Amino acid sequence: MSCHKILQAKGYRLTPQRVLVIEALHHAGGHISAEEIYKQLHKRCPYSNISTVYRTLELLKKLKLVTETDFGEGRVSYHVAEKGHHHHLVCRTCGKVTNLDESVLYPLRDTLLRDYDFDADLRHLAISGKCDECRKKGEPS
Amino acid sequence: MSCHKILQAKGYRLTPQRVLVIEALHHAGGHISAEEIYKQLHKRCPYSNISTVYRTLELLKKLKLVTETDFGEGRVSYHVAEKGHHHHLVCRTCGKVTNLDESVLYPLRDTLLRDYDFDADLRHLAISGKCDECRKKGEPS
DNA sequence: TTAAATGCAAACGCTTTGCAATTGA
DNA sequence: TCAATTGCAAAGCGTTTGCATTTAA
Repeated sequence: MSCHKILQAKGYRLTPQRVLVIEALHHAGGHISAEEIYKQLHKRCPYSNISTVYRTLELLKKLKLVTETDFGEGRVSYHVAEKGHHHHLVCRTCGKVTNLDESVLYPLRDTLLRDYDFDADLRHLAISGKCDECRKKGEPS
Repeated sequence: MSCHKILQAKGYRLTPQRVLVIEALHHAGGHISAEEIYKQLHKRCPYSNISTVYRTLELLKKLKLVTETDFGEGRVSYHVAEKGHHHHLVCRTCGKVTNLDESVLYPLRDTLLRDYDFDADLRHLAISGKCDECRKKGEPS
């Protein structure tokens, strides 16, 4: 189901501004900042405002249609949520495996690319450690 | 060699404000924000200013005495630099191993702890991917 | 003595908010 | 029709900067 239809199905209005924000996000094919989305929106909707962009992004985040990632550059990036991609957190104490959303690794991947020119392959990354329950119980690592 | 002596050795002045900022950083035993450092500084130096904190942190960063990490919470955290801790980036194409500074993984570890209550053990993490040289050459992964 | 460092205030860039006007369903 | 949504302007946040004053060496 498309973003548009999900919005409508949930009773949200499909305003031209929202359509254009969603388009910009999909067109980006990756990370895009609110500022960049606004630039594209403004081209076709000159009286629009960046606060609308932020409010739309807020809504899309709430509906899990976009992912927000802070790369630590003083601004946040947005990305259409991808289904199915995830990684694993493996508890060394009890063995429990937790799914880890892909977006959690975006900042790391981006940092490695920017600062180390290293194209990290994080597809099969599993991270070991101690899970929430074992932490509460105070189990030793 | 202590931070104090390094500063002096490099010809920087050891002002009371700087001493207190350095103390706060060491006392924190982990990450601490500029605001928190300022609070501690202000207690003992009421006329001090947060811009001094930022300028001191800037200097300590330049001297590699502290590490700056952006956890993506709208504020940056600082940490006294630790020697020797590092991880590895392994190139899948040529096998080259690059050292990766520990601080690069701080945001990930912190996110996992905050959002997943998972205490990740990243001590032995090696990340595979494609290194800078192979990327330039256009080597296939 | 004097360049370096500080305090202050103002500005910065990104993001959020209150409110009246507009608009999709 | 009318609550949801918008545009606008102003404020919020952490951070940076210019400049006169103070101070460590």
